[in-house]
Amino acid sequence: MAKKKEVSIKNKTIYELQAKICSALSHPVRLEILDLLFEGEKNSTDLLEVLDIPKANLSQHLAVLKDAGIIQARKEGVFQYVSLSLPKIKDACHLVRGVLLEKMALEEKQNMQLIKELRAQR
Amino acid sequence: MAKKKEVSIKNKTIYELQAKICSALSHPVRLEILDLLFEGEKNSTDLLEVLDIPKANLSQHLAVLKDAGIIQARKEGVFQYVSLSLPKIKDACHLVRGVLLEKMALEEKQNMQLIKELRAQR
DNA sequence: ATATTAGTTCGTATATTTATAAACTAATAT
DNA sequence: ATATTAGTTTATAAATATACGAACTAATAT
Repeated sequence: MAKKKEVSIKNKTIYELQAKICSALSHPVRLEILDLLFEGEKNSTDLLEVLDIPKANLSQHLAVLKDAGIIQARKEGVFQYVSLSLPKIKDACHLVRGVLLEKMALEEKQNMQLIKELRAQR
Repeated sequence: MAKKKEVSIKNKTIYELQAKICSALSHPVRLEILDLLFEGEKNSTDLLEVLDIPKANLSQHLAVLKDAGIIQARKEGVFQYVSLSLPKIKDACHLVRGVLLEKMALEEKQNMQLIKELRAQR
């Protein structure tokens, strides 16, 4: 009883921190930015060339990633170079991609089953 | 040139699907639910005993997880038993936890450095 | 038939996120 | 000094997410 409460208080904040990292990963543009950063350091101009969004928007998305502590920025003259600050994020993103693949495989299987049943009904 | 656009279109939807999974993981209560489900199948009553939230709220959170395809529900009499439908989500969550640890270690290191510098200034 | 229990849906208020244009700051070049 | 370029901030509108009580549905028990 007492023990349960203890653990729950301690874990509450961990879940919040973990949720915050997930939130930062919850936008397609930010995932694309990260994919680009997995290749190495990039500046905003590099990113804007690939991402089809206005610069103000990119700035906001980078701010979200910085705020979550996932990326860091280095200023060089007029340019800002951004890079990962938590390398493990790469593995995490790839594993989420793996979950997606697992999901798609499952859906495929279920669709097949459905087709089979429909065929049997005729 | 042409190639770039092609890839970008194909990946756009993948990033969206991936972002949707991350969104489902972006709330502390849902992360706690998943942690409970890692132990095995649970019904809502089990979950409500641990989570300190109203049942309507739990229902909504479960709906988000179901919608993302992460959990599935089995009805038995009055009870609904929920369980993971994508087992890999466990690894993904643990890896995100790993990112969090990496972040905390980094912050610790930076704080240490800061303290050292402040000491040197005296 | 009625009451009870498990869970969902609805209505509503509030907060957060996002997109975009416009104004801004700072560094560099002329 | 002025213009240009990179990037941020601000203001605003729109969309999405969340919380939670109340009303609801469905299964079970009496």
